[in-house]
This record gives sequence, structure tokens and C-alpha cells, in this order.
Amino acid sequence: MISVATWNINSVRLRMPQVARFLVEQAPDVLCLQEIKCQEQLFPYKDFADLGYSHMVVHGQKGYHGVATVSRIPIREFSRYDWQDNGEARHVGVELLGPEAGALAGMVLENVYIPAGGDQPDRTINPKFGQKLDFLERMTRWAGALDRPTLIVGDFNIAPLPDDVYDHKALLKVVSHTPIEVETLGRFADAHGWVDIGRKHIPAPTRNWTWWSYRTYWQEKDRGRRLDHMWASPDLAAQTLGHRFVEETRRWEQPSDHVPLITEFAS
DNA sequence: ATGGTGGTCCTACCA
Repeated sequence: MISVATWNINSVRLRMPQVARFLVEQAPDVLCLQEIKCQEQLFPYKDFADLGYSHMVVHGQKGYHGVATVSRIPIREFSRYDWQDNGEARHVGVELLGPEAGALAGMVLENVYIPAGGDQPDRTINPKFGQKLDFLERMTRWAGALDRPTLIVGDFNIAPLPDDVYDHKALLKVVSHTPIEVETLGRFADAHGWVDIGRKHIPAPTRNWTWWSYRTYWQEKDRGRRLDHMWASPDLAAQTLGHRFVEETRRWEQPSDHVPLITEFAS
């Protein structure tokens, strides 16, 4: 069995103790991080190596965004797309290398941080919302040309299903759950036949939220959303053995506002 | 619940 995890960590340097605890307790073979919020030369390479994750591919940026994939299995950088066409570090892809990767050797693992999109769901008054939709359109064109088993994971910043939020009707006009975002994400899904691993193993309407606001009011009400996802090519999806999200990390000291997801594959 | 909290890096910007 090989396990792959994803976590929007909201500063990897600040939260390295939580990351270490997660790696020790859950022991995924590969971890994809989003919002590392540091340049590549400031990434805590030694901390990960000391934990056994000696293979690292980092796409960093000063202060904002940034993604990294760390692994106990050999990996090599495969891709680094700028789907927003503005230089922000929101993607890195790796290839899993054998023989440690077993049946997953040659699998491509794409780690993405889709833009949040600002507050107003109208591209004419909020350019960030337009950039989010354009980012998804570029991903869709890319996905239509894929020709090898791929797992795409990360913070999609969209909760697509009615049961992916605490109140479907109340959130229809809130960025992350608007019909235009859900439809645009749906076209991305159709472009490759992606399988939503979270909902394959935890079907709706069972709750599997991955994000809770830091704001006190929302936390007290326990109002979350499923913004983080792991989507697999159809052939790869047939190899999944299990999937879980580790909600308890949201209650740890000085937590990220997102929780990690883990998928297990037959190997 | 148009208020509110938290990150980076020092002044706003991003989520």
C-alpha cells in the first residue's frame, strides 16, 4: 500500500511542528503542501529529511502561495504550470519513480493551489474571480490532453456538491460554492473523467469538510466547507483502497485553517 | 451574520 496526502498548511515554516506530528502519526508516503508561503531557499528541507522525507520538489514564492511535494519514495519534478499566467507559484507536478513506487511507478502527481477568487462572485467588479475561472479553464484544456495516470490534489477553493457546505442555499452567492464555479469545475472534471476520491469513499451526504474559517463566529458554529480535493484518472481511481481526512488537526495548537486528506493505493 | 482571524513582512495584501 502507498499513501498520498495533501494539506494546505498556511505557512510551512510556522507550522513545521504540526507537519512533523502529522507525518509521524499518519505516515503518508507522499505529502503535497499548499500555501507554504516561502521562497525555495527558505523551505525547511532538513526538517523533512530528518523525518524520512528526503525527496522534495518545491515551487516557492516570497510571502504568498507556494507549493511543495515531499516524499519517502523517489520523485522527480515533472511539471510547473502557470495556469493563472501571472507568475504566482500555485502548481508543481512530480512523477513517482520505481521500484519503491510499486504499481504507482510512473504515476504523475499534480499539486495545485487554485486561487481563492476574492469576495465578490462577479468578474466585472472583482478581477480575482475572473482569474479563478480563467485558471480553471486553462486546467481544463490541459486535462483534455492528458495521456497517463494522474492524481491531482490540493486546495481547489471550490466546494462542488450541496453537501460539501454547511448550508447549500445560504452559500450559493458565496465565492467557493457559486453555480458558475461549480459548473466550471464540472467542465474540468469532464475533460479527463476525473474521479473525486473524497466522495468515492465518503459519499454524500456524509460530512467531509476540509476547511473552517479562523473567524471565531464560524468556528463556534462548526460551519465548514470541502475545499480540498484528491481527483484521480479513472484507471488510477480503481486502485484506491481508502481515503480519510484528519479533522483533529484543526483542533491542534496554532492550526492551519485546512485539514489534511490521505488516499491509500494498492501497490 | 458586511464582522471577524491569521499569515507574511513592515505596509498592505492575501486568504
